[in-house]
Amino acid sequence: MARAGLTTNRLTRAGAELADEVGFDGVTVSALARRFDVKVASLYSHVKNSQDLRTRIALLALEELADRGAAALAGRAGKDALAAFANVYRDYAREHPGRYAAAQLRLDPEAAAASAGSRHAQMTRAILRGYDLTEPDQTHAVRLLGSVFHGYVSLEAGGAFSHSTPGTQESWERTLDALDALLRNWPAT
Amino acid sequence: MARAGLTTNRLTRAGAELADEVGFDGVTVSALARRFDVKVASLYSHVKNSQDLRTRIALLALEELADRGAAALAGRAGKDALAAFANVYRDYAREHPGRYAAAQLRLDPEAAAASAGSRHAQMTRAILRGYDLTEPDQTHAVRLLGSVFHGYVSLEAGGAFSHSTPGTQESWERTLDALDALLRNWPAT
DNA sequence: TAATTTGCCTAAAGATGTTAGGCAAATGCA
DNA sequence: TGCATTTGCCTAACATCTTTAGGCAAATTA
Repeated sequence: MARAGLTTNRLTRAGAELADEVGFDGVTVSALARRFDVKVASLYSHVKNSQDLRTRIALLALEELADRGAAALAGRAGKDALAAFANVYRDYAREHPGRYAAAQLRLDPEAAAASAGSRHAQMTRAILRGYDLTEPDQTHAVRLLGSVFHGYVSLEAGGAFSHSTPGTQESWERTLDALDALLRNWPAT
Repeated sequence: MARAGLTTNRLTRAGAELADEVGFDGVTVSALARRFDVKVASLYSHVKNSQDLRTRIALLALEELADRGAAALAGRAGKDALAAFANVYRDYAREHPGRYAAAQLRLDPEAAAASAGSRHAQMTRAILRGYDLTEPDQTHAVRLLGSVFHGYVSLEAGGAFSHSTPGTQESWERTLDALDALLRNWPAT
């Protein structure tokens, strides 16, 4: 009987594609086996269990997102950097809703520490070099930016903004303007 | 055989409690039946299916959140109103993580329109009456506030801020200060 | 080519979701 | 009060998904 050529990596990548097509909740060992035209039990040689598979997809998404963020930041500073980074975030979520949902998976502390999650925080800090913030305000600002990016993108994905005017693109741009203004005029304690 | 006294409402409320205990993903028709010491099929007289149950929990959470928000806003204006509303949001998410997760459930358009979701938008608009914003900036600001609240609360719940200093309470307070400053100095287009 | 490893398979069992149809308790009406 | 109807929970059955154990054949190594 011919072999299907399963691999942990191939399963993870296919799982990510599946997530984008049917949603992260639809990523199931069974569905993935179907996609490879293979019996379900066969996947268990390459992936510990369903949770393991989902965690791998989450880590993949975090890596991809961090890579794109790093590319966007290269050679940019100030508001230019802020906007480029933010757009990467939003575009990724729109292009890859399932992966983006996966990236929100709560990881156990060890996995979280080893993940690309900390690269994000580092990059956000790098953006703030273009503004005049010192600790602890810098950390507060990192958290605020993360909150806005994630919050906006996930509300938008959930359709929260879709039934009112003006369009979400306009609000997004004005939100970035507002963040830039805020970072330039960060209130004293 | 004695009857258990099942009701759509009782199931919904018990489902909300269950969500807070084991997470919204753990809310299952089976688990709920166990909690009432009743056979699974019995629930299907009161709830269409699993999705219906989850939707009802989501609507309950949205109502509760809106009620608390309205209570917090009564008699307040300006930054006071902003902070009170925001704190309600965050406190609710911390006290009721499962319900909060439920409130994030994507509803079909009809359900969404009938939900308390729009009350939130209205209340956020009310907060902005304490600041000097006109349309379309008011809508942009509503969306920004929603993004920050939801983003901060869900990142915090996911543990994103938990392994670094300063504490999340401090960042939260400074975030509210920053939002207040931003709304008072909203950048011109 | 023979020995070993590896990859996918069959089989089986447990959990959840869902539907159909039945019996008994609660309710309404003469 | 007695009977008819409705309602509430049940049993039975089936589909889907997860996971483990053990087997056979293909690929790899010697």
